[in-house]
Amino acid sequence: MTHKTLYPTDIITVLITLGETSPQLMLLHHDQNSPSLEGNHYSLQRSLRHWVETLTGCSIGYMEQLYTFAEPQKGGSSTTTPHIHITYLALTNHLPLSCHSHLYRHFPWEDRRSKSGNQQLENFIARIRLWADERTERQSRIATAFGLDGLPWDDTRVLERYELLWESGLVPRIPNEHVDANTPNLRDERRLLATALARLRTRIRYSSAIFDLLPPSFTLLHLQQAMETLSGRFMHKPNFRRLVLHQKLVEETGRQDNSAPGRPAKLYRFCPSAAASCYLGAAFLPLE
Amino acid sequence: MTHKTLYPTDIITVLITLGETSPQLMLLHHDQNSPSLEGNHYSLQRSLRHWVETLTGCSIGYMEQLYTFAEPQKGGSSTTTPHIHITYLALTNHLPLSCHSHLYRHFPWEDRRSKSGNQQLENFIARIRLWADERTERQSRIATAFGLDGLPWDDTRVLERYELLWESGLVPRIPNEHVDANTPNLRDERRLLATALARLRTRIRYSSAIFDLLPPSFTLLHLQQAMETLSGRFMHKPNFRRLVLHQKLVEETGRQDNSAPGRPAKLYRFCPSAAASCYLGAAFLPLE
DNA sequence: TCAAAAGTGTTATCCTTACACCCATGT
DNA sequence: ACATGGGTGTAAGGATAACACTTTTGA
Repeated sequence: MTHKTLYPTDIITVLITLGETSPQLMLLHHDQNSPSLEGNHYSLQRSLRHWVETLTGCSIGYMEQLYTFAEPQKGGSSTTTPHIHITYLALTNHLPLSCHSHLYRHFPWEDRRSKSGNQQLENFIARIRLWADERTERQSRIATAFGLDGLPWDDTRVLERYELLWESGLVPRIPNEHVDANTPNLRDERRLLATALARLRTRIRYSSAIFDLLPPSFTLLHLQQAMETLSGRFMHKPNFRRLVLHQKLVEETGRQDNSAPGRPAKLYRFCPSAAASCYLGAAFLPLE
Repeated sequence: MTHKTLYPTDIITVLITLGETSPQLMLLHHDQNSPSLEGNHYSLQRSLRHWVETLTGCSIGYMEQLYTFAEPQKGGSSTTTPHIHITYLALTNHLPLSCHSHLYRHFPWEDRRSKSGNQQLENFIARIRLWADERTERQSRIATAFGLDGLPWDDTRVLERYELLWESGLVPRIPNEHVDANTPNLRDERRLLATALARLRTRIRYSSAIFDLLPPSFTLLHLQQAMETLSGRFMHKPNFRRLVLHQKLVEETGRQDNSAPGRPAKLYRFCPSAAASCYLGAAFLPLE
């Protein structure tokens, strides 16, 4: 109890917003700028939220801690004091800044809607099976991660897939392009992004987090496309409508959206009262 | 980038094992004893696992990070350097040491199997409704947390329930008894335990983590009772059997268990090959 | 013979999926 | 007229929940 071990600690926020066809992200790095590391778990998150909001000018909705990891410091060569990184996920429906990047650029195979993503995935599966060879432990990991041998594709297994591709050498360990140059050296930045996407995909299935990525009023197709963009899968429109309406998750605003061609769609707004039992994990269309 | 912020950091492990009618737990505190804080996320977990195993003499199965929080240091009065606590959950099927405590002693209302637990819960619900008064935001939080107004009881909402009881003053902020005296001052130790129980309950529903709390061979009733102990709810025996057997989660060992009265039960062993799609979140009996 | 626990069969109900179809608006 | 997207009905299939019942052991 006499001598205390001290570690350099920072907080990394993965800030997510919705792009046209891909989620967009921004990495924010907090080290010694603002004095927010005080209080308990909640106030740590609360002060971080405030810091991010003032820094970026956005308003953060859903927020959640991701995980904490230690990394040997790169700068110093002899004394390898580990750095502690605490990571958070944060969602916003509007980001005034422009230096963000498309999430599926880092994981093209996670977007099962696009032809190219599916092709790259097929390519990976063929090659990783060679890597698995006859080792049954690898084979079963691959089967569950990629939804083979009768098992279903699970969009939330982003991290398992990334780790398999990483272990087998199919994706490079140090990617060519980092998210942005301001972020300090993270040995495996994509691992953090994979964790963020995985968490995000599970959250939008079983909570109302998706509404924090949408503007206050939206059509049911907007909502559906947001779900599709994040899950990387297409959904069945009639069934999705019922899924949402039967849970009374939204209510009509009375206004319409005439910007799209075709019949104008009703504009809805989110109903927080029904958020507790929100479930949007059905109505996905089959793959292939 | 010049001046680095340094924080005292430690790791707390919530080690869980199965008791007769309650899960048992032990808190392990790592600060400056062994040099395990090196490498990335995985090796941090791996070295922690090794440290806990050698310290306690048990063999850890499932392990997972819980969350990280900052707490103002108690010892010093003027300079309030925050402490960083990284917390982990770990499961074992056998703990040679004896200084552990019953989990439901800290949360009697989470055990819906016992008469006394249900009574205490009813008592709390009546009193917290008075605290909620007419504030609809509190009322809806209470309804989802405690399964009122037509909403179902969700055994995984341990933390929501604890926080409501804490906010309303129905459970004391500083409990009379800590888990054990060796653990340093945690301002809200039960918050950590609530998080651990919540995580554990979600994990046993959607993964094969429950088998890491059981001996290598067990009867289906043992398995059922383990699920019941952790979820705090009774299950429907015939339906639970089918749930397990249809997924081919277990295979017969060929041996029998003659220790219990009545017809001897077959002994089974866990089948890791079917673990990927494990689901044990059904077959619960209704409450009340 | 009875108690205690292991097991099996079957049905009602609900949720998810899938398919077919009609409605409203702009060009 | 027709393309585009909005919106409704309904039936098949599967999973869950509930009930009734038989089997095997020890006392």
